[in-house]
Amino acid sequence: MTNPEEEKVTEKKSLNFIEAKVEEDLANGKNGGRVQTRFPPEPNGYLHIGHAKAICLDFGIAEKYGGVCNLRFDDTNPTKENMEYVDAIKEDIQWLGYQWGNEYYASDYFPQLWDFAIALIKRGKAYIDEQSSDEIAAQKGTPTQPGVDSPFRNRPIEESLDLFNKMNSGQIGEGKMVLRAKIDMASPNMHFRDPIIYRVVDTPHHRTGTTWHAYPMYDFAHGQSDYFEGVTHSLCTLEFVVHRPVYDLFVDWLKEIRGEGDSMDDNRPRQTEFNKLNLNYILLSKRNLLVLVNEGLVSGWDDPRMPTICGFRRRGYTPSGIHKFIDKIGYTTYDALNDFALMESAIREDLNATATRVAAVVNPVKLIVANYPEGQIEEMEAINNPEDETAGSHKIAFSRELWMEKEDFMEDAPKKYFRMTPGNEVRLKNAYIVKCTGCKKDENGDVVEVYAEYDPETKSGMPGANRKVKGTIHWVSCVRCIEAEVRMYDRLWKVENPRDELARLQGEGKTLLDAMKEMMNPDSLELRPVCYVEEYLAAAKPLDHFQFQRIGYFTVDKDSTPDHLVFNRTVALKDTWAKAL
RNA sequence: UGCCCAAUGGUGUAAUUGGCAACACGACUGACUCUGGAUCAGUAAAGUCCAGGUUCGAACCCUGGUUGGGCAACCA
Repeated sequence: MTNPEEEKVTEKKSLNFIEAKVEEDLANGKNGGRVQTRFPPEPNGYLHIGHAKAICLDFGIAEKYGGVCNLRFDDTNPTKENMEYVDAIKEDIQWLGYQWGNEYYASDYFPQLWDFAIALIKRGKAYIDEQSSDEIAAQKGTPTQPGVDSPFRNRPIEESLDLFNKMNSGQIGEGKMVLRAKIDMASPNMHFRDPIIYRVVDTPHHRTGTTWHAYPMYDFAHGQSDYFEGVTHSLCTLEFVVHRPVYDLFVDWLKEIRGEGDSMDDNRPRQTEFNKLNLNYILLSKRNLLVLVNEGLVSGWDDPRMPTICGFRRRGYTPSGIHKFIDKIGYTTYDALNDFALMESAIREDLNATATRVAAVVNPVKLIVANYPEGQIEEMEAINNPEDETAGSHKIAFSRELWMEKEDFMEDAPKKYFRMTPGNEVRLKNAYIVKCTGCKKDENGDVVEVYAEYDPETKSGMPGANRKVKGTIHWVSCVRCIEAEVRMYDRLWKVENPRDELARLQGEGKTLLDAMKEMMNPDSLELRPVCYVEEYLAAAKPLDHFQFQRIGYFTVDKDSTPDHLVFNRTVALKDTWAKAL
């Protein structure tokens, strides 16, 4: 018997506006009660966290309502696209945990789109314009001023037909002529002012080679592709709102020409727009990310500071952490700027539940337990994850000489400092309680060794260990540890809103590159070439996740080898002590 | 001098569709802790952009404004 109160709580969670719309469409029997979505990336770059938001929606809606989500590459511009991107996109979607139904390409529809264009020309709804792009732009008017008709607008149909064929045969140079839909040059919607629907591109296409020279534009490909595939809900971001009337018009024309219904029936895809992701301290524009990579400001698309899916993966972010984040921010029609702290909290929440706890010293100083027998080694038990009893434990070696963090010793400590300071007792995690007796400094006054004495009765697990001490610090054995490189990553940009700041700096006359250099956080990467980690990590493989106790979450980098371990900091632990300072 | 869209604590998202403005992140207390993490308990923080209107009742509907975003690529 379930408690009715409990049931109420579980069904409480509200639908986002898109889910509500889908349910309404379903209730009204639209598209025969079917739900089909698509994720339509252009293969011209790597996917970033903004795409992850779209992916979660496209695949999530299909999953929730028993439909399918297909992957469709919107590959209508061969000058920017290639197969490297196609493969990377597929890898990233799968890593996020989704599997598409079919793999489609807009380029597969070039023949149907061509036929559609021919049909429009024959009906006097499209014409070849031979003006330059400047002339066309000038005639288009502005948002506040109507456009004027092209002198070619009413040329004979036969002429347009002939020239359209020539456009596609390689006889017409790029930019010499275009095919335009004849709609309304005075429309308040700029996209209705006789939009260009085909242009000449001589760059070979990554899939169709040199078969075509005339390529459809986005507006002439997207809605039609959706229609060919049977998409019911075409979800995209808010900047496409103004394209929706064009989308609908072309689908209407297509249906009519093919004799497959009219604008009034329900057998058609519908576009719905949601807010795209904006995150503070993050820059998502593909163009800008490309500059970062090409100019060597980062190590590549998968640099752990990049907001790309592959960058986040290498940084140590997890698919489930990303899902938690996407769930938290939601889908609306408000252009929000999300706080990156929400992203980090989602990642911490996920990693806290799953990451194995280990000891690692990232800023080492030697700790000598003076009264511990020289040469003696003890195997201590270390719990793998206090949040998960089934995670078990592993062994960690204890010895007379240990590595500890420099920050965990202070000669003159403030009152609330619960770590190593002369005369103070501290617990060495999983081992003994020790009392700090002093330190040794070099000629510069820097601490080079810390001294302590242990209480043999206080070994973890023994009755004497129950004594209360305020602080616990981590350590690794000098004789039984592994040297490792640790890369401490932080935010790439020092400004909260890099997009606006970039525009501002460029407005001052700075080049894009200079503006970027000025905005970059000099501490975005701090290399710690010599750190010490416990031996347990010898077997760690790339993308394994760990919590370095008291420091943060780390993953093994792809550069890591058994002889030279490399760890990336995913995100630091919350540090209320640092805040108190 | 256009068209379209939006506006709810610091941030984001809700509000049974016209009925006590709630949740998360963040912040701050305190408890607990062999991680200054986690966990637990609690506090502060919006009266819903503004002005009118409809209504017994408005965050929600209407009118007018304000502010912000989008639209003038042979990009998607």
